[in-house]
Order: sequence, then structure tokens, then C-alpha cells
Amino acid sequence: MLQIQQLRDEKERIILGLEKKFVLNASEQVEKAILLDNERKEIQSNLNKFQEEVNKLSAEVGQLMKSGQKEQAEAIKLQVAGKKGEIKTLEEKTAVLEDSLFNALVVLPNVPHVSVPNGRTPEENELVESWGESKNMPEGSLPHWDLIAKYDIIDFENGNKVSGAGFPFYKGKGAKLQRALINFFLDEAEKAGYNEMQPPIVINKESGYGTGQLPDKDGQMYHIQEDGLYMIPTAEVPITNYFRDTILKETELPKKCVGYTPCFRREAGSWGAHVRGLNRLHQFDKVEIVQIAHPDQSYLILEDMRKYVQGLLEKLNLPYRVLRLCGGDMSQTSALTYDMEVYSGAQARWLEVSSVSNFETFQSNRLKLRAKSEETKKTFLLHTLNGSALALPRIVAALLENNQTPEGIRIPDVLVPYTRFEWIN
RNA sequence: GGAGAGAUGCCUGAGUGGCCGAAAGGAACAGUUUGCUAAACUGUCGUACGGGUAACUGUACCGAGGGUUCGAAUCCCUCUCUCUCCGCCA
Repeated sequence: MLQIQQLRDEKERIILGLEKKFVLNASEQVEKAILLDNERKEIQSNLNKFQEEVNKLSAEVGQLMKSGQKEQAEAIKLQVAGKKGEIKTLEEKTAVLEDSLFNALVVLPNVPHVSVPNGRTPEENELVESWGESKNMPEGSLPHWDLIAKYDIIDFENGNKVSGAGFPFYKGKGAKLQRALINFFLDEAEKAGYNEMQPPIVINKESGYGTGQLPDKDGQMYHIQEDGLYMIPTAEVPITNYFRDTILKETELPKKCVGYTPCFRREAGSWGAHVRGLNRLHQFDKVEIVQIAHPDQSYLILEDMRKYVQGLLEKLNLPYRVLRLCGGDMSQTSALTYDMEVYSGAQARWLEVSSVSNFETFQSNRLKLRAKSEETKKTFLLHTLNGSALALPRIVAALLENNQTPEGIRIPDVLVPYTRFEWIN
């Protein structure tokens, strides 16, 4: 959520940014929020004056009672009682205004970074770099869903029976490959200085708001109504919320965390073409990296995280490209997002395998995630960043497709110590 | 799930209606001194929203939300959470 102070201080930049994300009536929405806040301030300072008077008078009553001047005390009591109605009214007005202001702010998306390209559709994303040869596979190459069936490593039919579409069983070498990838990703992250965490996979409403999944993506999360809990769509949510309501020391920064969790997405409405096999699931595994950074360093750290993810893809020998998402293709909460896409030769298309983002203060504002400056002794909001490192299903799909041979599927060298087999055949 | 106890600042913990935004101790930070793998002393040490260039100042916050009262950390109600014992259990 944007801060009202940002709207005041950088109105023009905010409005332009919102327009880059195609927010309707951006200028009017910003103006409306500022007006609401002006009104709020006025009423609040009015209320504070009344409260000050009441506090002073009440203190006098105390003094008078002590010195036994009962009658004067009674007179002042009446005075105070007269102001109570006014205070009540002002309090109610303040509450209503605060609520309206919140509602006006919470619907605004984050403002994109200056480097974010203009554009509305995925085609307008900017190609930043690419690695490896993205060639189409030779004649007779199979897409991963056929390979899965051929080697019997993932079972969609029984997943369908037991849970529903999008909840497959991984079997035999398919299951071991999952385990290998998770361990490989966690070990790599640890080497890069990330602290491993195993977070809860259900979260409460407050956490959903903290990282911005609520109210925006309400329908995308599985909701356990009876307990008021949501199943996490990504480990970003519990790990970032771990730092909710905290004031860190500058010397502790940056905080680097990594966690593996299953992720759950309802993906309501987006079922259809292009989602065969592993391309889109309701439950999938992902290793997520999260950093809490000083505002001065967050963009350097973002580059660092991006390079880290690219390094993983290179170790797995998967050809990829890096895109800087355009305004229209970015999420509500992000200020700058890089997508990593791996080329699937057999499907002849790019598959998004990772998304690395800087949220600046958009999440930390709601999270109340701050640090205290050593010099000024003031608190300030920190920047939050995260990225998939990596999400399994599409990595598995790409590995299967790109490494298929007549003899079977070749496991990349770096994974063999984890799988303890070299071929799926 | 049953019974009881509790929730105070970074931590421990005092505070049962006005003198409490809150004692004391610890931790941390700064300074002084003695000196050397530290000690002693002194000082600083919550957050948010307003006003002010600033010093400073007003208000709110003692788990959350309501209530009583001229006045609430302190009394009442509701909720949440924690702990202990019992039950159940991976």
C-alpha cells in the first residue's frame, strides 16, 4: 500500500506511475486521497484540542478533590461533561475518514520504477538478456506431458480422482527428482548466504494484507473459512510476514531468507489452453528467496537476486531469457519485476520459471517493517524483495523436454548427487 | 476439548482510579575515568499522528475492541493469545 505522504510529496511521479499501470482516473484517485487526508488532519487536530482541554480540566478536578473543594470540582465536572458529546462526534468522524482514506489507498497499485517499460501486454516486456541456445528440438521430440506418460513419473489421473485437476501425484523417479531439485535449490541458496526457513503454509488475513495478496487476489487463494485461514500461494507471504511489526537495526540488513514450501493457487478463471501438463497446477513446489533491504541498496540487491537465479538456470543448463516487465504486465504490488523464462523446445514456447521483484515500501508500509537510523534516530520503512529460486513444475517440464534422448532423459550433472540416478528411462 | 492463571516498553518485572508514558534491574548506545581480553561512574534509551526551521510541544497507545467515570494500565463486558494441569494425539 502506498503511503499518503508519498502522494503528497511526489504527486506527479505517483500519478504518472499509476498511469503506467493503467489505473483509471489515477489523478482523481490521488487527489481524492489527499483531500480525505486533509480533512482527517483538520478534524484530528480539532479533536486533540478538545482532548487537551478535558485532560487539563480533569487534572484540576483531581487537585480540587484532594484539597476538599468539592463544589468547585463539581462545577468543572459539569464543564467536562458538556464537551464529551463533541469529542464523541469528532472521534466518529475521524474513524470514518481514516477508513475512507485506507480504502482509497489500498486499491492503488505500487508505482513502477523509472526503468519499467511502457506497455500493456506481455509482448511489450523488455528483453534484458538471454543465455544458451533456444533451439527447437529435433523431429520426434515430445512435449513433457507425453514424456511423463512414457516414463510413468507423474500421475494426473489419480491426482484428479483423489483431489481434482491440478493436483498430480509424482511417482518413482518423478518424486525423487522433486526432492532432488528442492534440496539442490536450498543448498545453493544457503551457499549464497540465505538463511533457511520452513514457514507455515497457511496464513491469516493480516498476513494476506501485509504482503498485498489481499484484498487484490482474494479469489486466487484457497480459503479455509472455518478457521479464517488461507493456504499460501507462495512462501513469500509467511516469510515476509515473519518481519511484520518489527523495527530492525540498520546493521542487521539485509535480511536474506530462503524457504521451500508447497504453493496453492486456485487460478480461478485462467484454466484453459496452454496449461497442459505441468504448465499450471493448483499445488506446486517452490523455493523462494526473500530479502529485507535498506532503501539505498534494494536495487543493487534486486540485480544480485536476478543474477543468482540466472546462475541456477545456468547450472541446470537451461537456455533462458530475462525480461523486464512492462507496466501493464506487472503485479499490483511490484515496483520492478524481472521474469526468467526457459525455452521449451518441444512446446516451442517460453515458460516463466521465476519472477524476481522489488516491492520498495509497498509491502513494508502495511507490514510496519522498519529500521531505525543510527544517525537520525528516526524509523524508516524498509524495502522488501523476493524471487522464485525456483518453482519446480516448469523446471521439471523444461528439463524433461530439453534433455530427452532416444535412451531416456538425461539428468543434469549438478543434480545427480541429489537424485542418485543419471537417467530417467 | 475441560479446569485454573496470565498478557505492561528490547528483556525481566513493579504498578488496583488522578502525582503513571509508566518504578527498578538487565541489555544496548554515548561519554568520563582506571587501564586492558574488562570494571566503575554519568547520560541516552517506545511507537504513531498533528503543530513548529528547530529547541520543543499536543494527542493517542500498558494484548485487541467496547463500556463505566470529570479522570482508567488500574473497574466492567466481549474477543484473541500465552502458560500450567487433565484429556486427545503425529
